[in-house]
Amino acid sequence: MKVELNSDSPEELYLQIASSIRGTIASGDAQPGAVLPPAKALAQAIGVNRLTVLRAYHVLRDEGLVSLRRGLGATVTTDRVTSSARLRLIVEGALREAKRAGLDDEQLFDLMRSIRSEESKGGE
Amino acid sequence: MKVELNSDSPEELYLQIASSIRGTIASGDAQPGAVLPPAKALAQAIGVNRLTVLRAYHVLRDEGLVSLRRGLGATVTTDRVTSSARLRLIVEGALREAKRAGLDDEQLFDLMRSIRSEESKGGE
DNA sequence: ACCTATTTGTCCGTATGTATG
DNA sequence: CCATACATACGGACAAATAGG
Repeated sequence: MKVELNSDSPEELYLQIASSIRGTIASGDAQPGAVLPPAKALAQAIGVNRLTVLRAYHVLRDEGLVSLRRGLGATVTTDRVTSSARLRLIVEGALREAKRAGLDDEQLFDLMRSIRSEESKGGE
Repeated sequence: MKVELNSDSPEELYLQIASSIRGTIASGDAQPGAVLPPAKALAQAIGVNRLTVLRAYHVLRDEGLVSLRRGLGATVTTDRVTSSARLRLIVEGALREAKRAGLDDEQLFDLMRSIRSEESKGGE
């Protein structure tokens, strides 16, 4: 579970963590059913408090992307959400992220267009 | 952190404080990553209100010299990075996810537009 | 059934910057 | 420039749920 924090960014730590994991899910690196690291372990790995990681997990749980259970840990939701619904959750999260990052919606669209053109060049 | 104030100067207090700290950074006395004193402590040390020190910190933050974080304090910025990398990762992932879900890129754009219009209706 | 370990859930207090007057 | 209320982050402590010895 790769989570990178930007200490210079004004974005809150727990939102940075949530965004990073959301990206991991969006990229397919963490597929439905995948087990996320315990809050304590991830917190130590990235140098934050356990509650800060837990708070990030709660954000993703409220978005429907992650399931939390005592004694079991955090997992990426599976059958609770259809794949199209999951995509919508991810896109909504990205839009929120863009807004917080100060990006206009149009700028986000431009970013997507540029990525799309790069991928079509690369072949994929 | 040595900060000297001149009460007779017409320059505002918070600008005097900012200039002093800027000099500390410029001289290398406070290197990137260095932790600046909490506003409360510095304020007591030099005999001004806590918010006056914070205003000075804000000036330096706007200049890109200082990073401020709630609950953690003020530090000298390490690297001025374009931190849209994480957002880009999310968008790339959303595009891949859309492909898996059988959506065309255009359909994904439409989805984003519909979400955007819903949010603008909802009133944020 | 018991105990231990793990992990999330929740609360307290403390420290810090943020936002609104 | 100051006062007040608020949100984030940390640290500690303990409860609750789960799994395994």
